[in-house]
Amino acid sequence: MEIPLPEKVLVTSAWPYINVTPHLGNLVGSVLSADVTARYYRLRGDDVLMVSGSDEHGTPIEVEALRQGITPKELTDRNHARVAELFRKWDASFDNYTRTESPVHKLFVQKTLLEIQKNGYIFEQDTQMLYCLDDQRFLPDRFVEGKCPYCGYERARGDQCDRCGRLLEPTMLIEPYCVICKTTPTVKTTRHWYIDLSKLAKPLTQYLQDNQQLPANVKNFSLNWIKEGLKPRAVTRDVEWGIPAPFPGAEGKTIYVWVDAVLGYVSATIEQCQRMGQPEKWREYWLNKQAKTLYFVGKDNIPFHTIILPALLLASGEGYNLPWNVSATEFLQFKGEKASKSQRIGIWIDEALEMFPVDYWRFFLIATRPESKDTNFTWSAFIDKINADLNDTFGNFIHRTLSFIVSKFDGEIPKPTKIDKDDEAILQSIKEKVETAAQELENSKLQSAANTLIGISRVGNQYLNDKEPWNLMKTDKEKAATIFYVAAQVVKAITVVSAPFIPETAEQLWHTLNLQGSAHKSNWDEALKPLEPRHKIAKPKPLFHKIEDDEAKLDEQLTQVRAKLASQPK
RNA sequence: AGCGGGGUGGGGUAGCCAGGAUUAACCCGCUGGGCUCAUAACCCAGAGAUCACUAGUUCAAAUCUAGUCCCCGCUACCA
Repeated sequence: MEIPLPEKVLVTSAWPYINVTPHLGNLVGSVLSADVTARYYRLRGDDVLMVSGSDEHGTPIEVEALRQGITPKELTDRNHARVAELFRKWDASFDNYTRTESPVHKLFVQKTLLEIQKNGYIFEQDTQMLYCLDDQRFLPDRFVEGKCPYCGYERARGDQCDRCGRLLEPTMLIEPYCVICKTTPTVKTTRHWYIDLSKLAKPLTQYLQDNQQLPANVKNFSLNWIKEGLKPRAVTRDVEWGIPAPFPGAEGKTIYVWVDAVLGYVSATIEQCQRMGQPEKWREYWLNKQAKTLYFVGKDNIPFHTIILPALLLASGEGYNLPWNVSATEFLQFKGEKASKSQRIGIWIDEALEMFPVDYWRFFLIATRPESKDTNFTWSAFIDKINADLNDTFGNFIHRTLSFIVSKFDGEIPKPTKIDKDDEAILQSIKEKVETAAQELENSKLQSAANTLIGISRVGNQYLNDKEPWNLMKTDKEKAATIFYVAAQVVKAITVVSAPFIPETAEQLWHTLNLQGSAHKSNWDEALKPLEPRHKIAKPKPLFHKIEDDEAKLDEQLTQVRAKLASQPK
């Protein structure tokens, strides 16, 4: 039985903090996962909006700009343009990739915080913070370092000592210094505005418990957070670079970046609908209870999407939809180590595209998406996956099928004479796999879905090997024609199902099959609609090529790519 | 330290929430065979796992409970 799908689907990905270029680990769980999902729902015919944006406020950006001798806005203008362009190259099908400096966003954040205040969730309190007289700025915990009072480590940060792991307060540090200018900070009193999350514990618990979609790991983690007691969270910061806090008496303060960023999901929707000339349409995603809202994030920011965002939405009193599903991925490690910009561990999204076509990366990353535990990137894993699955099994099945049709049937889909039980079984098996892939995509099991896609071509390969139609050509050409008719339908199904994963390849295939329009303007059900006999196709070109280089060679190439990118103006 | 997630053949993963209907599944690799339409691609068969460890619950445990060891993340002013 078909369950009717809701019409409105809002797909979002975590907003990248653009002090640096994202690396592959940042991309896979957020933008890439969101994109595959959004493309799937579009094929299903749903009214999909995919939004995200650059998170550009806060101290780390301010400090980076200072270091480069430019203003924060100059820095984020540049980085936003660059990251937006890179996402385009990755074929991320955003309807709106905006930024936290967007005027629509700033107004929305201010308006929402005033509502939250009006509804009684905000209180003010004076606190003591470290202040650097030299830089004339308050220092977040991590911008203060000093000697650890427990283990004596010289470079313990204000929040935690990296050596002994103990949690610290900045004031506990021995000989503390400002990481920007190395002078000794002083303590200064400042007033901040807090959201009282504890008042929202009950509805938040209710929301999490009632949500059937939330994966168990996300749900348990979040419920546990609440159980331990929600503490008030400051929503203002003493930072210049940010959205001015709208509260009376809060002049000169800005909004905490996480509050800023998560509200962007709503404002980005509003902004997009305004651009489309339908300024009220955003309500269909945020107020219509039938709408699905999906969030794709890394495991490190689960609570911001299951606690902070729902808390803000609830406290606003506007009746906004709370996240329908939050899909959190674990981390992608690189050769067994955590990605690190400073140590150059990892591969960045600009570097990757200099080395291999985007669909190679998209396929690899989704097929190894870290869904239940951290996964490890190695070149040999990449080579195996691309060569064995994408090229040999998948690409070659398509190529052998289409080549045969072109060379032996004049490029026309052959006319089947009699579809027998075996042929029928293949078509049935393909149908089941298409449905399985759909289920997996809807359950955010993207890794399995990618494998199911490859599995379709395995079925095709088995069928051809089993039937040996190249021999039948001599003895029973009608039977051979039937077999290639069936095999062509397998290719057709693959074309549609592959579209969310490897959009450029799918489009190329779509044109090789000489179909009208675009694979991406097609429909998921088109996967099972047969190519008609006599339909003319074009001569196929290999979709992929084997990677012939070994790990050492690829490492070397990466080094060269790095050198080249570093020498280019950014 | 507390909390959460993970530890499954040589490598990479699924299964675990709702214990048995599968001989623990899938991919890579390995061994043997087949095929020759196709990018030396494809297909079949086989070898290979005390499901981290220990103790329990149960007729039955990879799956549930308790403890131990190891890896990852979070711990609220990094974002």
